[in-house]
Amino acid sequence: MSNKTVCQPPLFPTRQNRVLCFNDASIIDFPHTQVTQEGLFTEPVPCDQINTSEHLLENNLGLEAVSEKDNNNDFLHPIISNNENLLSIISDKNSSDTVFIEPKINKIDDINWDDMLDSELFVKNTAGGETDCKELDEDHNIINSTISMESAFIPRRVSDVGKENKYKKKSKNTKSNVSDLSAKVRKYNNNAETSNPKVMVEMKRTNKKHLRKQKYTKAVKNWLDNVESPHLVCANADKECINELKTKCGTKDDVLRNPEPNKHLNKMCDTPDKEMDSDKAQSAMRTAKKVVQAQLANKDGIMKFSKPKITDKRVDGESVSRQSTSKDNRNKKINKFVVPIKSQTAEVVKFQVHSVDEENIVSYNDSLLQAKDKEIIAVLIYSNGFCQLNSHYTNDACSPSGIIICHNAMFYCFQTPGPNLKKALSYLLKNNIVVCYDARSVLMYLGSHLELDISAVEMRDAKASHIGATLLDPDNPPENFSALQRLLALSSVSASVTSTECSLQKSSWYMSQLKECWLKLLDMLKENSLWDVFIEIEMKVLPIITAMELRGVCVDIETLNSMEQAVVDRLKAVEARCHKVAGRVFQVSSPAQVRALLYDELRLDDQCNLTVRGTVAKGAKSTSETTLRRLAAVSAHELPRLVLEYRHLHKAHATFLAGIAQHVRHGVVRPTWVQMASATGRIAASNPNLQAIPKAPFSLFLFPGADDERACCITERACCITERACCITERAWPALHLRACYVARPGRCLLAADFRHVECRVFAHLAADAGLLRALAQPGDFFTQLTADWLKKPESEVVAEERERTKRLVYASLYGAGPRKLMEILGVSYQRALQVAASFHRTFPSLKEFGATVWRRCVAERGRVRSLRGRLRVLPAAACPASPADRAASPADLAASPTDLAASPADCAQAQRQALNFVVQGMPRCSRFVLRLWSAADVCKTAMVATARELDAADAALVLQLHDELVWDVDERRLHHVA
DNA sequence: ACTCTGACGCTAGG
DNA sequence: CCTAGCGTCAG
Repeated sequence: MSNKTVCQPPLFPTRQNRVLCFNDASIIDFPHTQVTQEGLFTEPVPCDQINTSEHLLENNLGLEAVSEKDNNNDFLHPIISNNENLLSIISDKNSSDTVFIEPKINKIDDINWDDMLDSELFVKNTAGGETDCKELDEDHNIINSTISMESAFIPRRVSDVGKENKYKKKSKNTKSNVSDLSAKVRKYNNNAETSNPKVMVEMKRTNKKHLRKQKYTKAVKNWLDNVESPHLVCANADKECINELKTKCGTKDDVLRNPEPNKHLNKMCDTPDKEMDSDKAQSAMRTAKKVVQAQLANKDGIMKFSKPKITDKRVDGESVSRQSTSKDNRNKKINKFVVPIKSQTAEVVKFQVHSVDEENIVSYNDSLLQAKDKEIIAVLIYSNGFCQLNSHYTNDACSPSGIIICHNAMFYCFQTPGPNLKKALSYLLKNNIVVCYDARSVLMYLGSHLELDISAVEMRDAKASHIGATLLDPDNPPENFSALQRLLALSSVSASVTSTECSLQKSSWYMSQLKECWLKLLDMLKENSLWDVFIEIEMKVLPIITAMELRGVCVDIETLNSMEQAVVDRLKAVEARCHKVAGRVFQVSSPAQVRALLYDELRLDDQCNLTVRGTVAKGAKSTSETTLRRLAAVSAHELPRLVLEYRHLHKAHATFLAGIAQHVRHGVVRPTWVQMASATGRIAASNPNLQAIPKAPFSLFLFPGADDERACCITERACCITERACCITERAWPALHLRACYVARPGRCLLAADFRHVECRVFAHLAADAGLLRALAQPGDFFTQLTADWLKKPESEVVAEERERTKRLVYASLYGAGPRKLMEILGVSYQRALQVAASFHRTFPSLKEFGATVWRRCVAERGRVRSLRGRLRVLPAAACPASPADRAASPADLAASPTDLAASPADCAQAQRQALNFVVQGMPRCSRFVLRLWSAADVCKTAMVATARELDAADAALVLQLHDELVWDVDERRLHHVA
């Protein structure tokens, strides 16, 4: 019973007469399908209701579907397969009366693309879905074998206009040949009207244009990247090609080879053919390839034969291909498009899955409620039947449809939210330790769909394996679940056992895997002493962030719009002026054009005797801000200034105004917060990136005098952390305050607290640099202070530009930029950069020293950097043989071995900087008296955690995290209390 | 003719 | 150093 080949059972608990099809990048569940000897007949489905194709790819099913556009609506139609054997099987199962498919082809153009992949199909349904797959197996078997034998794809182009007759003929032929020809376009038959007039009409209407979804290419590419390509497919798309192949290869040219050696069913017949085919076909293919490629490429971008990456080592969790490499290579050489079908062997594994719903929940109450303080596993399942753990699981485009909880080897599936369910769920989650794979999504689901209260209270402890894994090796976080398994060296992965089982069964299987993973992960975390970070920081931050994401930030659209208006006006004016000054029209936003203009036409650089640096990649003359500034200063020409201004405005408009506006829904922006975005543990935001909104007021006109003043500041000092809380106040716009459009909810007010320049502080303390510390200790602007210090001027004389320079310099040294980078940043020559750096280092001597220390320590630990809080980062470049040597008493007190005859110097230098950066950004250690000083990222995260509880009580909701600034949404009346 | 992609350039934040 | 974004341009 085990190890039998099974065709896919239904992915969803399906009703009778549903058909799953796939189109470019999606699978579609067509309801109300009728199946007859002639084929399938279904109603078109609106495009929104589609799921990703991964599902289908993985499960070896699919009919294709064509999308059509009609009156601005996209509809999808399944493509009928007229493989007769198949159909007969189908129709045996669901005999229904009528259907019509009239596979008629109107235009060749309409159909070209689908020839490339063909499909097979699947079908089915059965009622309960989960409970018994076994019974189905038999049927599936049949289907499967037929399918595979008939070989699913034989791409074939229907070369001429398909008349009905012709088409029929063809299909007849194909049967003998085994190939399955897909009918691309169906026309409905007049006779059919009786059966489903409505549909017919619809189809008629939409029959005109078949629009391709570009997603297709992407999907294919993806697929090629992710899946071992087991199949050989001779691709062709055109008569020429077909003919050629035909003559050369005979009838069998289309044979597809089944991937699985185990697969006894079809292997035998297929393999030999294939062998021959490929040999023969190879040459033909080569010559034909270009043609095909060109055609394909041009036809609507249907598909370009992109070469699959050679992924020999790749072992996909889902499928392990054991194909011989020679064949593999040949396949790859031929560059054929591989049809996304895989057969899988399945082991019959049974899990007890209970579908819990509103009615029957009572019966489970006992077992559910007794769970307490246990580890339960929670995994989301998606609308396409996948769960989070499938190797290519899909975040977007498919929405979570339920959650499975595993407790005591029992699986409970919650799909339909109802009051009782929610209650049970929240009980479960609150009283147990929840293990999940991507906890963020789980929380999001719980928060948004079930409206459970997520924040702090909710999850007692969510151990996102995902995050945990990231901690282990921040530089190469596992992409998906299989990667995680690989990382943890759990061999069970390769078990090709993956289940062609019902989705819930499959998910359950995955969950059991997850459990193992979790245990292993736990060990590894402890082993690497990351456990603390994990539990104390990451896991606590997680719900906070999630809540933050759910809450979003309110945006004042009005001000946003008015600002946008102002900017746009100004932008236009500047642009016009640019053109006028330049004497011709050009695109100011194009660096290339500006470059041509400035350096080639106007020769400003020559005139002014400036040496203009090259750009990083191409060495072309730079038009970056610093360069232009210098140009502007020297040259009388107006252009540099204008360009600068244009860019300024343009950026503001595109990114901060219009860009943000895109994301506003109902007056709220919800950026996606990524907890483990960088190796250093920082939090990043995207869509939009609210962290990058200019802090300084934004001036509409020329260079602003950047002074950042804020209103109502309350300063608060704790240890060495300075918190400054202030309400962001509105600003009117002659000088726009871009942050002004973020407002609190009605009746509330935004409260911001920021540790000023955490990273600098951290760094200063680490390096114990007197100069820096002094500057930090003083009130007032840090950088100004610093600059004054450095240049030995009174503070009042420091100009904005100098301040800016210091700032960059500080950051640069902070993160260990080399002279090269420095010169890039400062926009000066290499020599000059060296000088500057030297002078800077002279003023603040300990910076460099500290860098060296860190590096030594890093080397000593064989490439691992660790901060006090325990975060770890592995830098292979530093792991080179190092001889034990002197102990350098760093603040860290660790032994260090300075000898590094490492890999390439470049690598080393790189690693060196990264190490430094990591320690500062990530979590530096500071064994001074200071209690709370970890690294910037952790300070921040810790602060979030620390404040979360109290502030929650005070009804303050965290809205933003801007690296070193936290913003809450607070009830006005309690503002002072909170502050 | 049209669309998509990926490399490159620039700049906001820290 | 690293995050994020937007934009151009060539293939």
